[in-house]
Amino acid sequence: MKKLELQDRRKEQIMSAALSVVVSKGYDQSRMDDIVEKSQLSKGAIYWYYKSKEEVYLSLVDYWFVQYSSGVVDTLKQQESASDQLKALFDFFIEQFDKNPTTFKLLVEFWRLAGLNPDFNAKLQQIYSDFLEYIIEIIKVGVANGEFKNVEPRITALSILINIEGINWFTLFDKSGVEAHEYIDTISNFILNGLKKKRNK
Amino acid sequence: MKKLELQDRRKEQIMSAALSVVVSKGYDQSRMDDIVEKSQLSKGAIYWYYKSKEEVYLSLVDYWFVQYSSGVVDTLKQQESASDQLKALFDFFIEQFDKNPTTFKLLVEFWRLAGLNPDFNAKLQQIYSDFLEYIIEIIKVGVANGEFKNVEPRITALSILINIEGINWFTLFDKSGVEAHEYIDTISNFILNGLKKKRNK
DNA sequence: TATATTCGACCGACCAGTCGGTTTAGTTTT
DNA sequence: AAAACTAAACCGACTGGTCGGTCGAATATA
Repeated sequence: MKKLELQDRRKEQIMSAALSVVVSKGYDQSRMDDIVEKSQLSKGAIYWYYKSKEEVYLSLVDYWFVQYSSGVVDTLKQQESASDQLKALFDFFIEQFDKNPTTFKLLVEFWRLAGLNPDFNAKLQQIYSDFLEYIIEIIKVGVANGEFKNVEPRITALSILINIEGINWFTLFDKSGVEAHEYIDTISNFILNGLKKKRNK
Repeated sequence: MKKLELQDRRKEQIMSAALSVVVSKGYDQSRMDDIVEKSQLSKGAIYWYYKSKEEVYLSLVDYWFVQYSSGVVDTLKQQESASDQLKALFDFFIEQFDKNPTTFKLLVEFWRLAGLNPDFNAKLQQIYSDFLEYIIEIIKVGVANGEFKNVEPRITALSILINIEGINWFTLFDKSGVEAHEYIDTISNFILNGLKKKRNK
């Protein structure tokens, strides 16, 4: 269907424009006219596809999420053990960070909006709940097969989640003097060593 | 000096008003008229003390920082060992979170502004650099006196910093199903156990 | 002592610009 | 013919900042 293809291309144009605008100016300071300019479309076209500014940026959350995390699941499935899966998880996001730090920058903007606007809130809660459950499952498997100590899966998963999101700090706190890699190496070691059962010699 | 007292009281009025406004609406959506209303002062009074909206909120960073962290140093000085100091550090911020979660909510707003505005950026970089150096010193002491393994102080300190800031997530991600305390307990155990030298039996 | 003057602190109506969103009138694509 | 646009004028609610003016206490002057 040619029609749908075109519509998808238009939406892609708008989303990608909105993304670059919001990264450089933030939600409130981003203007619909900025999107018009970046997208090479007219204002009428934007409002043809989205009925308001809020709707544009609400859709952007989905767009961003797909770009940001499509592929995690496939990547992790290739791993055997639970601890390898967790390691792969850290690695996946570090790689994402290297490829495209701006995606991480949006995190702050989106969470801030979530704190202010119920629609954004619902969307983010959903995304992060799903993600958390996913990590919880990995940990449960690790605990069940004796790889991990008998930790509380939910808390541990949240610690991992928070530390992954911590990568985001490297887009902000540039005077830290530390590389994102070094940080992730260190913290993932702390966590994984804390999780794993000691081998009996 | 009566004069200075009055000025300080006015600034306090304005800062406290600005704080409550920015927490509920965010920087861009906060109106000078909101501050006027909350502070029980006039617009002229606000502009008598601060020359622009930006200046108000730039000053608010300092105001916030003092509220947020005055007392850490004193609290930590009461601790003997380096690991007790780190534990006290985690505890201090958990307590702050319990007392007043809104202070944490401002974090997101300020870091976002820092990513957008050089003046805010400079201010936050300074605050966090100082704080990081402070944690680094604690770790260096711990390493020097044999309490800790020979870790890289800067990276370790940043991990601690990021995890403390992670408390902030509990003001946002309310569907996590975890309490801030549980999280901090877990992650501080991971980190401290990873840091400490194993006792020889 | 009474009067005039100064000045920091403050008020609030108002203005100039901004920006989401609409509308209109026409064009191209399917 | 309907759908998918373009270009541009326009609306109107909103907002940061301004500015002429007020007020009371302190200070100087007569």
